[in-house]
Amino acid sequence: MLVPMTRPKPPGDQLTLEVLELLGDVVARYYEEYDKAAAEFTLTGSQARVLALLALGPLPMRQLAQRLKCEPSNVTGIVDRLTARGLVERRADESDRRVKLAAPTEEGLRTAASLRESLGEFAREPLGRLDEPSRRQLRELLRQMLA
Amino acid sequence: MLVPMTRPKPPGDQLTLEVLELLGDVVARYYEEYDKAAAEFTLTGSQARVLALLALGPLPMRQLAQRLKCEPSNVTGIVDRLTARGLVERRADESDRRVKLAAPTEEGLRTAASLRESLGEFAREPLGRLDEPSRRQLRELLRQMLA
DNA sequence: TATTGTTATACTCTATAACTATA
DNA sequence: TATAGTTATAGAGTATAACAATA
Repeated sequence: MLVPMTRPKPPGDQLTLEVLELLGDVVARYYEEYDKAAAEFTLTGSQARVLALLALGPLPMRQLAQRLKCEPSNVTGIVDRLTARGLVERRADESDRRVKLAAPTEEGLRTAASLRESLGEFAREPLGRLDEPSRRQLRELLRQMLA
Repeated sequence: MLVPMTRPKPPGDQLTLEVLELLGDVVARYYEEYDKAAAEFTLTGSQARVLALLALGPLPMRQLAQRLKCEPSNVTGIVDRLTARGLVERRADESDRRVKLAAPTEEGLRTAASLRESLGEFAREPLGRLDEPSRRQLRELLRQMLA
């Protein structure tokens, strides 16, 4: 499931509808390219996402779950599958022996890098067509939306 | 799996990172509120999405699949579950007897409306904090991103 | 022959609850 | 007692392939 931003009945004016449509398009295009690249490596979206997160540094299982916004029990399975393929490994945490750190293997790091390379233009560089002033403008508008 | 917009290694500048982070926040907040409202009706996100789509008008199973960007075989199951709960029904298509139209029941329409009502402020009105000139600006920037 | 929808199958993701090992 | 992670279980979404009915 994934992407299409289903909108609740919004105020019916054309401008608002168009903006919401465009926001949905941005998200859809991003996920589409991302999942397509993941599939080339026989990875699911979740697996690719975990690998990308771990490529930035090892994380305790619990924190991984928080990042993914799911229950910790699910992370066990995802990391299991990545481990079975030699892309991720579990390490002990020195300071707290209850904790297990998920960390990418060498091959995991290479795969993460390859996956990034094989991303379509948009997913690799979503703001590529905006110059700096436009990016500032966009930042301001998004901040306002969430305010 | 859902929401957190995992970014590929982007150009490292702070501004770009912030904008991507904000885009991820917008999407996450939207889905969070949407799924929460769906859960109040014991509906999954996909089921709620289908119900919302059908509330706008009946659709052939095939078109429903295209909207959801998944295989038609999956739609069978989703519509089955909504049908089992009396929210959706299948109708024959007059012009082509191969086609089955998925359509909301009376109760389905009521549920769709209630769900919309129970959405959080942001999901119900994502652009609520932007005035018209800001919406135009945002539309222009998003168009440029996708160009 | 091609298309629509379904069925059958298998895998992944998901949450809940119970379990273990540490703290 | 409380916390980190796992296991067990069950439900839902997903794709692929094969099938029936209709075009």
